[in-house]
Amino acid sequence: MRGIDDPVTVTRFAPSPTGYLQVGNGRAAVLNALFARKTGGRFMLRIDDTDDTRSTAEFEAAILEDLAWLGLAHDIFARQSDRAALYGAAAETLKASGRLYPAYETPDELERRRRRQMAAHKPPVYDRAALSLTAEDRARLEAEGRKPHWRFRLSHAKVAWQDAIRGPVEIDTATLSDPVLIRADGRFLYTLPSVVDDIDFGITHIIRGEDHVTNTAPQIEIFEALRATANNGAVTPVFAHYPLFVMPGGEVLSKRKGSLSLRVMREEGIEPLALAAYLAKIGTSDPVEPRPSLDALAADFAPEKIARAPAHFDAAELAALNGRLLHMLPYEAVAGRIPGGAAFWDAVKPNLGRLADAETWWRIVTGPVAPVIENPDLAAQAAGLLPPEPWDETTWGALTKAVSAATGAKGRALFHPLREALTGRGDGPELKKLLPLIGRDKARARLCGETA
RNA sequence: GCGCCCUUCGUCUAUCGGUUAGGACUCAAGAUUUUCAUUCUUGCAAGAGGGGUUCGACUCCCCUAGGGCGCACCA
Repeated sequence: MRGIDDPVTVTRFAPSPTGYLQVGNGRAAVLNALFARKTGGRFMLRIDDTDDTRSTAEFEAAILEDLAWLGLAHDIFARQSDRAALYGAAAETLKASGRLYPAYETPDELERRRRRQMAAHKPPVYDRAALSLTAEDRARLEAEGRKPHWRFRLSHAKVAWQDAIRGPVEIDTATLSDPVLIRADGRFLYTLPSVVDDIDFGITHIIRGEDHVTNTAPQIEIFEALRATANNGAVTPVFAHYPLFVMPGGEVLSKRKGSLSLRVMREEGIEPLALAAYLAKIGTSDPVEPRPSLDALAADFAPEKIARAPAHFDAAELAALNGRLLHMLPYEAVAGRIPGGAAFWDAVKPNLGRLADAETWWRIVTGPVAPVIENPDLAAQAAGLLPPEPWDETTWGALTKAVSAATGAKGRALFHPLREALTGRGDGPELKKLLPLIGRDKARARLCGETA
């Protein structure tokens, strides 16, 4: 398959289909996709469904849907439940080289040991008791009906790597428990399939949350063990670990899952490009600002720009960014998603926080609108002064000048009543742009206090 | 409990021993819109606390406080 000589970058996003994608998952997807895009590489979507008790096809479909909405098309797809044979083969090579060994403690026993160690002010590290089991011991345990789980024997040396975000990192594997790779029921845990797939698909860069920092040391050792025993050209990827998000109040993100899922953002009218920009920019040295495309975001992206302190995810800031993105979008970017044409978009976009709000303004343009008559005399004067159509952007100026001359009203006293009569509200887009869209008939009726 | 990481304007951050500590968002003021929004300009505003090292510390070291992460037969 792939080898050291292949320079193309390959990144991956590897969610578990055990729930809806959250903003934290979204950031992992965005950063990996942007890095691949920037470097002209490929972006892989890997469904990590090794836990078949929690993974569902529905969540997998939802992940695909959310990613498509975000605009992050993948170039490579794999599902771990389809690849068990590969993991089995890798496990066999590790067993043959003595790096994978059977252990027979029950989860309860292990839990008790951990508690005891912590009570004794010591780190809860597995004591490797299973390593000293003789063949007879194992035969006896299995005769009792015990099934082994399998642990990877760590080197107990220091593992170091140059993290693209954190700089040099060193972890002493002697302070870690030998990770369980295979459950007693034979199912694989996340660690081995992940490394096997990273090798198989030639993943060159792994950008993920800092909750994986400690995991990285065992994973690097597994990479190296598989390279040594399988001679398959395994290349250890570049790792980049970013700090996790925290909520403005300091709460951990996962505690408020529902309100922070990508689909809730979508339902609330957040533009995918706004979310992508927010996820790509917060916690970095770049200003948090909208960009016109994923390509523009990709061009900006660099792992070194990501800070080492946790970033605050603020839904209000995202909503504001959404508005600013809308304000810069040309009509072509929203054609088909809004009613009306380019002139309508041009008129209303400065007033939008969400694209769906365009509907509100479209109803105000097309009616029926119940006018708010604050100053009946002024409104009546205006109705009488409406020029004949055709109307354009100069019509409003001519009308207000004439009304001002006739009534003596000016400034807010002039504009506010007219706006309320014409649109039924006190705020809104520039009337010089809105008035031609409303048209003479409706404008006249509304100024006369009629719903139109 | 043990280990690792972090702490600069209200928020996100720049600075990598010598700066008037810079930018973005928010906020405020002014301009434009004879109104609101938009847009433009200007402004307010910061090195957690305490010790060191140094001619000089936001920057290096130690302690304290606060925060994040890890220590699963989850991923």
